[in-house]
Amino acid sequence: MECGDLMPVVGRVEGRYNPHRVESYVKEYWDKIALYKLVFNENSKCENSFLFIDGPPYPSGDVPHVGTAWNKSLKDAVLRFKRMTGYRVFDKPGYDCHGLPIEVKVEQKLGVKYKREIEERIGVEEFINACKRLVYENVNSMTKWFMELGVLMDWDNPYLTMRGEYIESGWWLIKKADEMSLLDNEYRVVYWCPRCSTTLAEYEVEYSEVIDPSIYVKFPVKGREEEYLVIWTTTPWTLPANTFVMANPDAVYVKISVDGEKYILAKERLSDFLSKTSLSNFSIVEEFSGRELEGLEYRHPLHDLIPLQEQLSKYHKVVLSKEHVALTEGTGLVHGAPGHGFEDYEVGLEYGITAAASPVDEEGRFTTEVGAYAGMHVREANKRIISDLESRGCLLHKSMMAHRYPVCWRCKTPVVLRATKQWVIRVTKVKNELIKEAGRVKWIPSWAFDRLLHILNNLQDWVISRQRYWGIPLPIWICPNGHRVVIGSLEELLKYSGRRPKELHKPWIDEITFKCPTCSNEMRRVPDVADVWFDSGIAFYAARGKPFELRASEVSSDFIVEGHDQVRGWFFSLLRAGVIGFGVAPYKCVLVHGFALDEKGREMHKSLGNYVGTDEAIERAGRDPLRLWLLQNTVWEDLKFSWDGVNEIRSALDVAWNVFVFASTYMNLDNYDPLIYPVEGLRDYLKFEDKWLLSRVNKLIKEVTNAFNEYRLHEAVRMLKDFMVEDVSHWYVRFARPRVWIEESALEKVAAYASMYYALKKWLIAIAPLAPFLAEELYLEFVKPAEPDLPPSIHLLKWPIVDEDFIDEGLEESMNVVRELASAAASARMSAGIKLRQPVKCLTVYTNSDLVKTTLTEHLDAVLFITNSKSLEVKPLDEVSKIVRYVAEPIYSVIGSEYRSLAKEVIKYVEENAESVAKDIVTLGRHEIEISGLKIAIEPRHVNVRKTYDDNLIVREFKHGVIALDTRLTLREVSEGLAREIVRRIQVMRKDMKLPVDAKVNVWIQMPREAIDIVGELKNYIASEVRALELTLSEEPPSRVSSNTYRKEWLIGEDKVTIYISA
RNA sequence: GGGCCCGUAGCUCAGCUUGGUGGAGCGCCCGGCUGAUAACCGGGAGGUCGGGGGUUCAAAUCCCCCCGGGCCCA
Repeated sequence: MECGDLMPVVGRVEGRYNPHRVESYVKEYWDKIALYKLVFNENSKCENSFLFIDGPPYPSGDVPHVGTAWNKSLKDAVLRFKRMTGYRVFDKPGYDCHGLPIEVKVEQKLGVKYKREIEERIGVEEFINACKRLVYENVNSMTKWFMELGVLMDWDNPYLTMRGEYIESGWWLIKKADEMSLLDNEYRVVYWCPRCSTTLAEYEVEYSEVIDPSIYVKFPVKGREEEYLVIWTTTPWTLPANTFVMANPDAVYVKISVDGEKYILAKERLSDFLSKTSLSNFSIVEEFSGRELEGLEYRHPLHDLIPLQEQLSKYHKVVLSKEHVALTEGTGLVHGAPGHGFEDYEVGLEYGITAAASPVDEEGRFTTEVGAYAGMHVREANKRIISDLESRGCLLHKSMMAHRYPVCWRCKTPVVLRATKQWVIRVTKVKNELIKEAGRVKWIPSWAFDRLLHILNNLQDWVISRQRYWGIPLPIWICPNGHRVVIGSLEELLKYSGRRPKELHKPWIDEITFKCPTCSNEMRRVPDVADVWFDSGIAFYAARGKPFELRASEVSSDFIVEGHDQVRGWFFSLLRAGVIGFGVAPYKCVLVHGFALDEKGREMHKSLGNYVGTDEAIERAGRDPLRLWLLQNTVWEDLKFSWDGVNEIRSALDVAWNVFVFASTYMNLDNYDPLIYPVEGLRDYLKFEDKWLLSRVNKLIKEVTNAFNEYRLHEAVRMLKDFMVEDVSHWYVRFARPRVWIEESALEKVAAYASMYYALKKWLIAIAPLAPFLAEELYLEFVKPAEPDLPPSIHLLKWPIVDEDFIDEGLEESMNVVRELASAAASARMSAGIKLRQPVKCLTVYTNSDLVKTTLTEHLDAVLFITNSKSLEVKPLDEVSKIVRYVAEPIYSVIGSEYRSLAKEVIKYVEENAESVAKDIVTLGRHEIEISGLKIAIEPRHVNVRKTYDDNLIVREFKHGVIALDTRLTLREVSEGLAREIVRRIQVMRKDMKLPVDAKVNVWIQMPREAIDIVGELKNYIASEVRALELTLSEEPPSRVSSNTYRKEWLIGEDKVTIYISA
């Protein structure tokens, strides 16, 4: 090859793969060239846009969980792929800044124990500032880790939900909801932590075992002597607020008579009730359906103790509810207190009962409304209530039971349910639209849609208010007359008030008051902030700027991806916000990913000691291995973290690296220039394995492209890994190795370089979105020096195109045949004890397969090479019968029991005539003999028939037939085998000496006369293989050994061989 | 208690959509190879395909029930 010094050549990759070295170098390099800016500029030119919205992580800590690393790696890989395929991507990352978790962290820092301390001791302003500081700290730290991970997004301009513009965008939607008459203020039953004095969102409640009273109470039926409704409850403290009793209209109820009293309860619950209360003397008086109980009036057993009951007595009737009266526990009659239960409240509404008595204060104490119990903590009041019931003869039974009950996630205090006034968006009014829009989205996997549909079918109104501080202040101003103004932007607020608040957060926003446009009284903002789910729900437009500038056709993002918990979380919030704000689903395609669990499949918790942070994972595994390992997991299934698993990927990358070292070493040595010798120009010189490699790599790119387009990233990773490890390293390199060792610049060698260069480059570009550091390093070291006109980063390249011309299915099938033959031959060699380095004379293939026959005709060289055989014969499959012999072995137990005294002779006969017996059994099914004058038939049950072959043959079956390896070696094969043994040892010595690969040496080989005679003819072969200028074979040691001579003794077979090498 | 997902070799997981003799990698044991070698090749051991029932000539695969883990909800 002619190559001047100035010609660009392929760069040289050296050493071992060290992820940390590669990654820190590449990270610095990206900083130096300002990669994001370059990518951004390149990307801005693209005509097609790809709108992606980052589901904002919650910055409650400073180091992301590995699950978050997975989440961001998925996003990064997709965005990088989209950029490479010519899309202008929207890649603004975000953080979900508001909410109780941040408040709680700040409370801890400031030593706040009760909510009211925030206003009384700390001051809201200071509190908000502390929240903001914490968020910035964590956001900065998390950003650093995402960048460490190589996530290429617009980190200089993330969207933060606490920014003024974002808050305004939230206001816009609330105003929009108001304009659509969806905004309302109503009683809602909420979880309330009496210790923290605050409402709790659903996700802030966890269920744990709590021991509570279990009581049966009788409610006297009005106007009927000694007749009672029997209810059961585990929360006696809710009885003071009892408003009605619920029955199931479809259940059968009974009236029973016990000791002169009559009790009404569900028939299905009767036996349980009787056994619990130990009542036995009873008779069923009447049986009727629940429906007939409707409207039946009763008296509250404690009405004289509780002033509130005065007001509630008008509601004391039986109401019906199919859904909320279960027949699996209790009595089938449920005490209803709308102020203490979601379901009770709902049922009440159905009957037009809007009263939601909830005589419990913020700290969980009874209010004065309940008279006798006022000031008592509700759970402590249980005892008093029970004893009062008992003294009135209204308690049928009491015991204690353990059950699962909601507790506060922070302090584990059992919560109470309180009715409070909350702001809601009546999304139930747009239920059909929500369902219709959700149905237009592509959900991957499809069960994500099923989950959402389940939620939508049981849709509740959206409670958006929280009685806290760190959140989007609700933009609702109210005057004493109850007139309401909902503000949609800062500008609008200025119009009303003429004042600009220092910030849109509490407390500053609350300073803004203005005259009511209707009655001119002063309007003040409601004190509430928005639930944090509202914040992230508007991200699809709020992250992008002013909502009123967006058209409905522009809001729907092309792609989002989050964990499966977000079906009810973010995906659902987004959908509600999308339909309210723009009448559309705010996304077109949703990918769901799994959870990162520990090795045993349990959730990771710092307290369990099984937690793995992104910092530790990067430290121990490296960024690319971590990313690839995360990404190879089936996207939508949970992932079990395993260091072994990460190491496995890491060693696959070792192999990839070694392939580049191998390829680059020889290409560099020969000054291979891919621009002068591209594979397209060498078509006539391509060998079978080259064409195969080119076919494989193009098919790989095709399949990886499809996988990316369908977001099956795990399949892309697995295919790319398998290609490099199985196809390139394990297979192609075996063929290429002797070719690159050729000294002269043969086009046959260049064809191998060109094929490898082509395949490695395509592979590198395709893995760039997945393993960006390694890809960049190898691009800079291997590709860029050869093609200096290429851009400074692999991440500025276009996605590889597929050369359909190179794809050749027939060729690939042929190579599969070669692989099968090689595997069978290797197995045969193994059992014959013939090393692969030792050539064999002849390999015979018995087959009827045209594919095999064609392969053996067209690609004989490849088969001979890979099996190290001197010749090959192909025969029809049935000719195997010529080499096969069958041997029968007697089965003692069967022959013994059948032939008794003759058995000994029969066995002896079979052993002596093993072959003829076997032959008859195989061909005729039986073998007849005569022993002691008796005719005896030996049948299959009497013997085992074993296949054997000629002693000189080792036979193996393979997919398309049988191969036979002739183990007899002639002098020619033996001498070649010996020569290769010697070559190998000299190569090892050269390597020990750390000689350059192309250094010339002088070699002296001292060995026995017979060995010299055997190998003598191949002296020149040995010399050329080991680059020896002089090569001497002798029985004697060299007369003079210089100081730079390396001497080593070897044992080859029986022969002692001493090799001297001087450089 | 409900909805959905997962359960296949010691470990990590393909295979299941569309039924047809259970696979890979890692680890382990034995042997080999060695100029990309902490790599690689061959062989071996290792399985009630979570359990039970059903459909079918035939079930890891389809259906039902149960058990265990996960997510979401009550």
